[in-house]
Amino acid sequence: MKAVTKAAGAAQDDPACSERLPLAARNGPVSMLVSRVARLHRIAAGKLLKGLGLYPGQEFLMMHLWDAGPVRQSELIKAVDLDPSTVTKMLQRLEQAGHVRRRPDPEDRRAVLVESTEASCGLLTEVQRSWGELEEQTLAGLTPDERIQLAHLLTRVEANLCTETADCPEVARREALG
Amino acid sequence: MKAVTKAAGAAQDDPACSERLPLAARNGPVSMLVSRVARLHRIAAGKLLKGLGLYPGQEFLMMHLWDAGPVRQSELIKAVDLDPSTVTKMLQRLEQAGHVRRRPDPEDRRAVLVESTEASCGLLTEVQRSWGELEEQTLAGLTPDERIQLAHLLTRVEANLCTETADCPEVARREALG
DNA sequence: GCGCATTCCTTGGCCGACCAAGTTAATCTC
DNA sequence: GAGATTAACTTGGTCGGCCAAGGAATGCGC
Repeated sequence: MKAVTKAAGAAQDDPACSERLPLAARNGPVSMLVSRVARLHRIAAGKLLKGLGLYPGQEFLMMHLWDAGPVRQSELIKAVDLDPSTVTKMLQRLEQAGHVRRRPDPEDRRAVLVESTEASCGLLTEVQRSWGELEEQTLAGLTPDERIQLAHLLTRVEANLCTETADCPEVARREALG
Repeated sequence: MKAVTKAAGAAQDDPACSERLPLAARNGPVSMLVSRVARLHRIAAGKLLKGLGLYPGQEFLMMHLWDAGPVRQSELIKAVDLDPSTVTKMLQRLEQAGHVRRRPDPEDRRAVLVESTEASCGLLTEVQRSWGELEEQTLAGLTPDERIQLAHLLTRVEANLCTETADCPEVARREALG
């Protein structure tokens, strides 16, 4: 049922016709595909972001700050789910670049509040634009249906990888409901 | 034709129901998904590989060496499509770890030949196993049909990102034929 | 043969990401 | 309230990546 095997011609038995795949990766053609797509996607994002004075990865931090306003660093860390030390260093650089401001939390002298600067508000719209451009570049030639399919499949893959990593609040919650 | 909209219930108009997505990423829900899946997949791979004494990324280098035997470093660089300096440093560490041997090419005194050591042959089977495990973990719960679908969609996405990056020989060739 | 461009690799620097260990402040316990 | 525990960063180190710049050998033009 709902067989969509994309006509015939290139599809073999295993997913992702294993055309000249390393022997050691024959057991995981889709994983190979995921790795390559991941790298290309990150590179593409990096290129778009470089023009805006952002390094790849910093976008996610800024996105959360734009959404949430002034926020405890600890909460930011939970939100982006990165190592605390990683966030510390990224924030130091973002602060030096003028995209972010940090000040001690008056209510808890160990904590620090982080917020995006007014100067970075221009960045928001540009990041928004770049992100849309990246999306179209990624999905070019795919029909709306195929895009939805892809999104669904990736969501399930994400859930799979999350439950194993056991470290992904949003997906865990999503799982519990489904 | 071939509408597979996965019944109804959760799907909205845009791909990847934009549940609590950062405002700045509303234009690119699938890109967001790709980023997250990429990170989780890399983490999962890293965990499996750590037990084998490999750092994430080194697998691809080793895979090519296992396949191709002694090889010029320049060819290895082309094969994995990484920065030459990255490969140099990775090889220095892999050599120090005993996974790889390097010697000057007698036919070209600037070049260096690289090969996997005999000791690393045990690694091959373990990497193969880990890679299969990762694949199953990634694709758990997906039917064979869905796996094929996903593989096809990712292949097209890869092609999209490649042509823009203009730096992906295999896909370029694949494109020319299709 | 000589000079110049090309190829091949290395070094240094930077950033994202991790881990391990440490510091300071809040909190919990008795 | 003193002492132990926990929470919130920070620092230092390591790796995978990139870029820029450099040194060394090869190849080409003439």
